[in-house]
Amino acid sequence: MASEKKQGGRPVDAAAGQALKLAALQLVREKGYAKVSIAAIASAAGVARQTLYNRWNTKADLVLDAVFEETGRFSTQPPDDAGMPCARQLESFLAEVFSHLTVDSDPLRALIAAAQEDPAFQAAFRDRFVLPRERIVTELLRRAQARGELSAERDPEMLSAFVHGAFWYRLLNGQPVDAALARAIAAEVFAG
Amino acid sequence: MASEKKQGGRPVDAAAGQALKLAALQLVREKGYAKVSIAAIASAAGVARQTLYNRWNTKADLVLDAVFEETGRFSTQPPDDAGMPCARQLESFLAEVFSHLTVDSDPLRALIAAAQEDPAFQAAFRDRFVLPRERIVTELLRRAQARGELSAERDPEMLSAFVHGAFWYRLLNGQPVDAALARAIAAEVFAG
Amino acid sequence: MASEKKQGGRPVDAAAGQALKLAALQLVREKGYAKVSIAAIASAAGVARQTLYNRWNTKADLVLDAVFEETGRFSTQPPDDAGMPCARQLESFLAEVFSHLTVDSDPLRALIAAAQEDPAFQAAFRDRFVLPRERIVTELLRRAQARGELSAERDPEMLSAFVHGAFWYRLLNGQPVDAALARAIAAEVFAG
Amino acid sequence: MASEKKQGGRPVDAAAGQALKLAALQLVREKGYAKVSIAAIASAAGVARQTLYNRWNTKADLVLDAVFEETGRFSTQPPDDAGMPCARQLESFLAEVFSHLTVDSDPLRALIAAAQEDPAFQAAFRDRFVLPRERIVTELLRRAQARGELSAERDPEMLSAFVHGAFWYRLLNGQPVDAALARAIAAEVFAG
DNA sequence: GAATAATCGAGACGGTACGTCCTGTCTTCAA
DNA sequence: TTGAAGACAGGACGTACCGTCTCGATTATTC
Repeated sequence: MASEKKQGGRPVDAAAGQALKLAALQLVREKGYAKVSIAAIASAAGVARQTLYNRWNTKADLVLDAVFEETGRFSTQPPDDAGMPCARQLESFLAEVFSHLTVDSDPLRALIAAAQEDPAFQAAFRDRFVLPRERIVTELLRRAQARGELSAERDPEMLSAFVHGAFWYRLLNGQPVDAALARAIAAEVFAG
Repeated sequence: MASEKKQGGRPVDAAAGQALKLAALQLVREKGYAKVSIAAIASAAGVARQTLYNRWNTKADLVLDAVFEETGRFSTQPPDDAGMPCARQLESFLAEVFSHLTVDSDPLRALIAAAQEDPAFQAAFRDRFVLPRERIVTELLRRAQARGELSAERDPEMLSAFVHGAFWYRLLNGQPVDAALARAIAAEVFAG
Repeated sequence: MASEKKQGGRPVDAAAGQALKLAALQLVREKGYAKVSIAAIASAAGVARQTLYNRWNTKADLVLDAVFEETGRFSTQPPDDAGMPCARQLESFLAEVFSHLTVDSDPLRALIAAAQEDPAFQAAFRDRFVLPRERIVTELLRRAQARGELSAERDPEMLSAFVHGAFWYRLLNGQPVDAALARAIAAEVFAG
Repeated sequence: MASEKKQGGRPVDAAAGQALKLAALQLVREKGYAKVSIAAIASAAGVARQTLYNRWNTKADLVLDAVFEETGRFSTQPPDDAGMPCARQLESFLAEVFSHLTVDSDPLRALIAAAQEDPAFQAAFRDRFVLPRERIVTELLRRAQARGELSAERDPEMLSAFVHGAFWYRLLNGQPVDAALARAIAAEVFAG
């Protein structure tokens, strides 16, 4: 129930797509999202500009893919449930997420910005980045409630919005997003 | 020893600046920030493009001014300290801030986005919009602690980041930012 | 020493070539030579683009073939020598040539234009279209000299250039090329 | 009833237009009309691409102007009426026109070709190049009739079409257009 | 009957050019 | 000196073709 289509035509060159993602990521890290043109990415990838348009509609779509190529595997698995207290689990989850931002904070900020002027991209970004992380925290907080580490009266969804909101708020305001912040957030959530 | 310069030449036309702010605000509300060009704003204001550049460096600067022309007077005064419980004060403050967004949520989102690719504008935006509101909430929470309505162990600054973060998070993710959210935020903050 | 090669492989599909010529002619008549792309012709013919390239190198080559598919049989046989005076023979020959242009004047003008930027095509066009018609007129004028209907001092080749030149000149300048022109040309040639 | 407009704005930079015409002419002579892109002309002129579009709509319009910049002054004045016989006058007029083609035959052929796919350009080309030369020859032939050097029964307009037609016909067929042709045409016209 | 070989439909690919749009600077005239 | 008007350099954008290429499927001839 899967493969969909395969009728004819020259097969898509996976290497070209890969090269584009790599070039995009590297250029964006190097010069900043806004200063990299579509043409520059294609050129750096040694690929025709149209080939880029064949796969992605916008620079944002490409960069979203490119960033996930690297970071997609991480941070989307709920942290280990083992004996560690939930507050500690939350802190280490946040610390790991934040650690990726040492190199990709500009792309991430740019993606959030790009989402503000393109609802389709906003939806894609939400599905692939926002919601998974939101759910992890929500689940973690529910487990904490089940284990009695968090008051049953708290609202896990609102708290999750607090957690990610604080993260976004610092990020988008140019303030540090680091291990210290992870600790402070976790502490405050469980301080209630 | 104040007015600096006044030697001659045609006086600056205050009406031109006003027309620009008005045109900017209207166009941005109508078509969305990204789809309005500087030239379009100047043209709609019946003003030369250079006249705009004489007053603002970027579209973001202009729109920031234009938005504040309308909303600047509101929401920056700490809510009334009167007998009302602090949770209620927080809720009503947030509700008022959110109520302006029925018409200006797109400009606000666009300004946050614009701040991501222009540090100078980010600083201006932070000074004029972000920090004042952040301080109001921080102060309010401190008062709540003083009045015993909030545990002294909580961190008002982190909580303020939670509050505004939740606001930004919902706003930038295309989710409703309304009175219900104001109530939920206030409730959760004081639930601890 | 003739048939060249015949070892194997799928035979060329004659129907495909035919479909291409038909589609080319129809599209060119409909939308004008310049507004028809190679891809559009192949697509209209229900044929792969490469199949077109297998047979013709350029759009001009294809259209040349396509136009001749229809009109090639006509106008290349010297007019009947019978009792008719040569002036009359010339007029009726030209009238017949011109009559085809009611539907194909745009393709013909486009082919002349195409020949200006492709020497190889210019040669092909010259061999298949220009020279045959030039020879017919030259021969006709020689016969007229032999029959005393045209002064022996005239130069048949120059006169033939006058005749076809006047035709091209009107055609390429957007002026009518019709029976009236045929009559006027023939009259002037024999007026000397 | 004259100056039209002059209200404000930066004046058009005449040097830019001049540089564009020069670059266009040189590049076209060097590489051929079809192989020169609009961008290449602008770049060679050291001018922004948009500046070119501000003045001309198409490459053909620009090249038409550029060619006339050089040749417009010549060949549009009727040849001297002095004692010279009209046949001689015609020959020398044609010889002069043809002499310009040693360097500009490709541009001229390209302009004729371009006229085939753009009625507006065809009209401009006709007004500025075709008709003036056609009239010169027509007038010259009328004078010849008045002076009894050409039979009053000949049709000067048809003969003029013969003359220019022969010229175009040779030119567009890649055959030499030189002094010998000028002589042959003049001789044949007056041979009648 | 299997191997070989050319063609076909389909469509991706590297390239080139196009015309449009926008930005920030400049140059003029008029107030 | 400011403002209105608008030209200019520069550069990105998305689109349209072109001619080539790479597939799998098809259809002949040759072994």
